[in-house]
Amino acid sequence: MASARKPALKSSKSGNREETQALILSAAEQVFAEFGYKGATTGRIAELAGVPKANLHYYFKTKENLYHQVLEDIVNTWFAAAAEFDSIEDPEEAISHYVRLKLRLSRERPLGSKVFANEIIHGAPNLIGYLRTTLKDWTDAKARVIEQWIAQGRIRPVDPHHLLVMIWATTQTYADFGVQVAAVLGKDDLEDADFETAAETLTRIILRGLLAGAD
Amino acid sequence: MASARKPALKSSKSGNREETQALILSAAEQVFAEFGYKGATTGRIAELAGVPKANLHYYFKTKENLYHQVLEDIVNTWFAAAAEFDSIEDPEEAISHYVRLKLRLSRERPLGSKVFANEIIHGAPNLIGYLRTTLKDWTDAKARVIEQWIAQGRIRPVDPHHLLVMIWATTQTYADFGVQVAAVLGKDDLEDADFETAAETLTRIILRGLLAGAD
DNA sequence: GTCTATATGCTGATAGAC
DNA sequence: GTCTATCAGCATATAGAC
Repeated sequence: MASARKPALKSSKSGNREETQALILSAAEQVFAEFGYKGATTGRIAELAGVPKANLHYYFKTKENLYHQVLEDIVNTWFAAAAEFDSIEDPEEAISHYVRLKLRLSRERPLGSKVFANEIIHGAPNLIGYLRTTLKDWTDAKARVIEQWIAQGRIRPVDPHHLLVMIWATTQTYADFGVQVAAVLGKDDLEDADFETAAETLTRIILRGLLAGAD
Repeated sequence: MASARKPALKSSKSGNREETQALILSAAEQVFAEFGYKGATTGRIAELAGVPKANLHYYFKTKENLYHQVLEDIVNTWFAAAAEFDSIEDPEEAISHYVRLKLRLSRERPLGSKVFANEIIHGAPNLIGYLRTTLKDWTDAKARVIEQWIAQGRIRPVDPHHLLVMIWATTQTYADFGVQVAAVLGKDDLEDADFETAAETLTRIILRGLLAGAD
């Protein structure tokens, strides 16, 4: 989105720039997730990325810029994934697929989910525009599909927006609140089997709660 | 839990100590919720409470102490409320009651919920012991009740722990992620009517998803 | 492009007068 | 008990040698 880079034909010696940037971004996601925006220090991010602190500022100028980049990466990932939800016609299949997709993202990118959650909890100062435009439009489009299903008698009447909120909350909680879930399950960390049980429990309850004919 | 105070018979002139402490605690909850632990400054908390910063340190000694107090208050409030869930025999009534109770807490004390959420997201460094003991015990006890309901054929078989996680996630999201929910609903803030719709949507889906006989 | 050394500003905490 | 003035430490960001 920002400046157009040079033709990139230098290619002389050391580890290239994109690699270093990716390394810093990954470290930043981890540190922001663990300590929050203010609690994260550029020193710790640089250390984790294995670069001197001055390099981090050379590549990203400010801590705030770096944070924006991390947020943008996460939002893009989620949005790309959400596109998959569009194409499915059958409500049972669509919802089941979406729940499992979101759970997989919670499993595979919990750090990104935590950075996002942190931003929202603190009032979304950097994402409020995105929430009110892109996300709202996507949600409204999905809500219309759900309303069609209801009108066709394929699922019971429920508020479509709150149904979507429900799916977000129940799936993301396995990333954001993973420590708490693990604790009440009596484990140190969540494993693949726990995510499978979660998927089955969630789809079972939500689908049985929605489908008109039952079973 | 800490030290026993003096007999409190001074009662001479200015605004008394408990009042000031409560003022600081309330301000702290708000600032910690909005900015996180590190992002919150004692200066801002003191300003919001209307006391000089030195007074804050006189009453609570350190920022960390103050944070612990805020966390303890929240946990106590939630735990006291959770006791209500115990006594109800009928699964439909018990779950419906618990969902509405949790939603009411999200409505009435969103700031406390946010401080708690923040703590968990960052790995629960100050609450991990509580999660693994008190909360786990409470959850296991509830899970046993749910398993009885299943054994008696009163609700369909689901994983009791994941069901409880589901209820926590879906109700607390209206506090922690209130900004996001409001945004996709096209409003600036959530109102009583939104919480009522949430309660109906959640109980409808969860109860229909659980009850054996349907309808 | 990379890195060491440093400047500048802010925050938690306290000293000490009232 | 209350508050002003201040200190010590730390974090962001940059200057400037390599």
